[in-house]
Amino acid sequence: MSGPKGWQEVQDEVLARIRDRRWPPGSAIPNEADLARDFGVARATVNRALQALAEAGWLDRRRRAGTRVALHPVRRATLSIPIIRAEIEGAGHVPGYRLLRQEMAQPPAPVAAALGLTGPLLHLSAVHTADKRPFVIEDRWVNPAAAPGIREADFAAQSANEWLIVNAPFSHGDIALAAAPATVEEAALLACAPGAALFTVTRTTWAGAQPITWVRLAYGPGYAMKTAL
Amino acid sequence: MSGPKGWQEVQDEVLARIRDRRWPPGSAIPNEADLARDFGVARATVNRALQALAEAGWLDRRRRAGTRVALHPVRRATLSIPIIRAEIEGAGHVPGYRLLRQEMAQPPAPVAAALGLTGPLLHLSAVHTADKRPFVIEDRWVNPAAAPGIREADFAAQSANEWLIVNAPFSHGDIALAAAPATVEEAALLACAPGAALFTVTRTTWAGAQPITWVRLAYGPGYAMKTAL
DNA sequence: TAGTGGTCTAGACCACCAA
DNA sequence: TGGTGGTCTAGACCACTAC
Repeated sequence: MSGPKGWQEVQDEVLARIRDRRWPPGSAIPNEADLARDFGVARATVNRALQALAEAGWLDRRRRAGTRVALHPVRRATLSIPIIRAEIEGAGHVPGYRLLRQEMAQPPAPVAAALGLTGPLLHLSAVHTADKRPFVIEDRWVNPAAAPGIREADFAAQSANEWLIVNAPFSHGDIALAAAPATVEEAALLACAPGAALFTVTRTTWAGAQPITWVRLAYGPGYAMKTAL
Repeated sequence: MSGPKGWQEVQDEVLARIRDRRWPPGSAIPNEADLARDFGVARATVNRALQALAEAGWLDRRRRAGTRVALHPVRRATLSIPIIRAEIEGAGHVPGYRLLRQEMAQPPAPVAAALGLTGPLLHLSAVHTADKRPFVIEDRWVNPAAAPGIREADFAAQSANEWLIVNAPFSHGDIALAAAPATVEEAALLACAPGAALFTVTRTTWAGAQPITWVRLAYGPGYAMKTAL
């Protein structure tokens, strides 16, 4: 009767009991002290395992109320948000980059609203290529006040994507994934038909309370963002 | 000089030092024992904080080599994969559901390949509605061997989505997010124009080595999957 | 081989909150 | 108010790996 030894093994054992319904959804499981005794490990080890399972959505834990198996195991998928160049290289292609626009301009209303700013912003557009073929369009508005030195930066060589990661790290942001028809301009840049279904990623990022940038990435037809569950 | 007290405070302090470049990207930070002394906490507390930061992508940790600030803070976004009905309710709408198809059939080659199965599978199609308006099309193939009882299940009332969550939990899977033009059939079901850009989610799930189901969700125009960074 | 992070232990105290 | 999870501590041993 050798029980689990480390917290990973405790986690595996608990997960097994959830999966095979010995601990069905909604039921309470023994408290940490009892589990520790049953498994022959310290309570801290059980705690570590159960916290990890709670973070992964398998368990609901509340002081005094105890630990219960989650009713609807809410599965989460984690998307990594890589640098575009790294994403292209990771797929085994040769990354390229072409700057289309770099100028101060008045942002359209939705962008201004998302950032909560009214004045003119730095507008950047670029196409990233994979093996010389268009891969994704980057349309970006940057708050110059949040990115000192950006007006002197040369975006013909380095993409704004990379410049900002190094020079203006963000603390938080939001992201929206959607599908949109290609505009005439986008179709020309991506070598596809106008109206073609494009996968889009729209991000807004802040450093504390200060908005940094709004960016919309429009990927060429056939692109899919993949991850594990 | 009261330093951080708990592991969350230690984490905040370390994050602050990374953000303001006292510990720039790529640099090594002091080892756990030293930090514990500086902060006036136990080494386990520092360990807890640094592990959390490493999991979030801020730090790279290796035995013997020490802890370094990540060169490119790979940001991750976690998408929750809710039950469709819960997603609609969460948005403040009244969920509805209409079954279109429920029959054994031979899956198309891509589906058979994704699941690694050759025989006939249970094919289910349905439309989920929000406030009576079409919201998403669910096109699903289920391996009956992995879902005992599914042939007797009544999917006119309960969606396959929910039946499977309760009756055939999966251990792992993969997911792909993409954009696709609406087929004529999809356009009719979603009340949009053929060729309209649809946001699609394609999932394949397994229980151990046994494939359970392949499902493709095609969301109506205007849908966006949102999350925080 | 020595230094680092990874983990476990036994004990303790505290915050929370259902009963 | 008592039981639960959340956390901290001091110490210890181990696994890994750069040197």
